Amino acid sequence: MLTLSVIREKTEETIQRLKIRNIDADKMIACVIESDKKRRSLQNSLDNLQAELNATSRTIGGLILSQNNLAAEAARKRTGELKEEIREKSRLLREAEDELEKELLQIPNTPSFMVTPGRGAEDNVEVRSGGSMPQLPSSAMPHWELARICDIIDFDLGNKLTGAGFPVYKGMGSRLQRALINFFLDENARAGYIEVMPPLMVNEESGFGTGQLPDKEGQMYHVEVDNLYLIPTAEVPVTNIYRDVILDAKDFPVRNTAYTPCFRREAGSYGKDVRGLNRLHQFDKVEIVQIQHPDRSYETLEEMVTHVEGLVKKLGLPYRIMRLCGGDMGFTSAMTYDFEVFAGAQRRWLEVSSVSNFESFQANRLKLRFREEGSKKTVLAHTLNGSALALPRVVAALLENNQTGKGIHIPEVLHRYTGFDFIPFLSS
RNA sequence: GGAGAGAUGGCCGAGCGGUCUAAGGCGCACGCCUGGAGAGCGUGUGAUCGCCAAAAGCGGUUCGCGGGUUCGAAUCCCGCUCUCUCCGCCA
Repeated sequence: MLTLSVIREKTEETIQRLKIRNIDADKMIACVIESDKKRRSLQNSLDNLQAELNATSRTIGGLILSQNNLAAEAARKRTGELKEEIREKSRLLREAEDELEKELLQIPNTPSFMVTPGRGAEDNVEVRSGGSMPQLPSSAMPHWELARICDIIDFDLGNKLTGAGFPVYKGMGSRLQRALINFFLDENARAGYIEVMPPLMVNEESGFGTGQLPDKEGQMYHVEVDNLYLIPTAEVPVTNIYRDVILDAKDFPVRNTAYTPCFRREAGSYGKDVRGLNRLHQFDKVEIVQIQHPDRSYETLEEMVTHVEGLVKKLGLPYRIMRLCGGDMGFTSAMTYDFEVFAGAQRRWLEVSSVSNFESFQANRLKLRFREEGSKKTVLAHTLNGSALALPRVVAALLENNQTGKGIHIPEVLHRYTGFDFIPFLSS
C-alpha cells in the first residue's frame, strides 16, 4: 500500500512512477486525494466535537458538587446533543476511511525510475548472463523422462496421494532435494543471513502484511475451519516477523533466510508450462529477506542479485538476469530482477528466482518502522526479498543439462551434501 | 475438548465510575555532581491521526480487540481473541 503522505506531497512523481506500469494513474490518484480531503475534513470536525464533549463532561462533576443544579442540567443537555452529532460524524468518518482504504489497496507499488516502461515479458531487459549453454545430442531427454528412468521423482504417485503438481521425490531424488536446501541455506548463512524456520500457515493479518490479501486469496490454499492460509512463499511469515515492529537505524540491515515448502493453487495454468517440475502446487524454496534503510535499499537489491548469481554460477547453470519492465512486475514490487536458467532438453528459459525491492509498500501495511539515531520520528523501512533459490526448476535444468547416455552428473559443490556424484539410469 | 485465572506504557506493577493528564519501580535520555566512572540528586520519557508550509503548540484516539451502559469507563455489562494453570487427548 502506498503511503498517503507521499501521495499527497509527491503527487506528480507518484503518477509518473505508476505510469511506468502502463496504467491510468491520474484518475486513481485524483480519487485518493479527493477521498483523503474528505476524510481529513470529517476527522477535524469530529475532533472538535469530541474536545467540546470532553470539556463539558469535566465541568459536570464540579457543578454537581457546588449544588449548581441548573448549570449541571444545561451541561447535561449539551452533551446529549454533542453525542448525537458525534455518532453521526463518526459514521461518516468510518465510511470515508473505508472508501479511502479501498482505493489505496487498488493501487500497485510505484516502480523505481530505473524500471523500463513496458507492457509484458517481451519488454523485460536482459541485464547480464553467464554460464555456458549445454551441447546436447538430439536424443537428450526432458527432465520428466530422466526423473522416470532414474526413478528419482514420481509424478504419478503424487497424483495418487494428492493430485497433479504434488510429486514424490524418491531415493537419490529425495537426497538431491535435501542437498540443494542445505547448500542454499549454508551459502546464505555465509553471506550473513540468519536462518529461521517459520510456520507454514499464516493468519489473515500476515497475508495482508505482505500483500497476498485481499484480492489474491485465490492463489493461496485456505484452511477454512481455522481461517489460516498455507504460505505461497517464506516471504510471508518471515517478513511478517517484523510486522508492528519499530527498529533502530543501527539494526540495519536485517537479514533472514528460510527454507520452506511453498503452496500455490496456480489456478488456470495448463499446457507445457506445467509439465514435470515446471510448475507445481507444492515446491521447496529457500528465501532471503532483508529489511533495510530507505537510503540503501537499492544497493542492497544489487547485493542480493549478486549473491543469487553466485549460487547459480556455483551450480554451473547457464543463466540470464532480467530486469522486469513496468508491465510485468508484481503488484507489490518497485523493482524486480528475475533469474532464469536454461533447460537444455526443453530448450526453454525457466525462472528460478525473483529478487525485489518493495521499498515501503509492504512496510506500510506491516507498520514496520525504524527510528534514526537520536530522532523521535518513526519512518517506514524498506523490505526486500528474493529466492535463493527455488528448487524444482533448478533440478529440471540440472537433470537436463548434465545428462549423459548413462545418467546424470551432479555439480561438484553438491557432492558433500548428496554423498554421490552421479545418478545412473535404471537398467530396464 | 472441559474447568478456572488473567491481558494496563520499552519491561515489572498499582488502580476497580470524575482528582487517570495512569501511582510506584526498572530501563532509557539529558543535566547537576566527578579528574573520569559509579553512586546520589534533578528533569524528561510511547504510538497514531488532525489543525499548521514546517517546528513549536493545541486537539482527537489509544489500558488485548469489538460493541454497550453513563453527562463521564482502565474501572460496570455483552461478544470475540490470546495467554497461563489444572484435567483430557497426543507426535
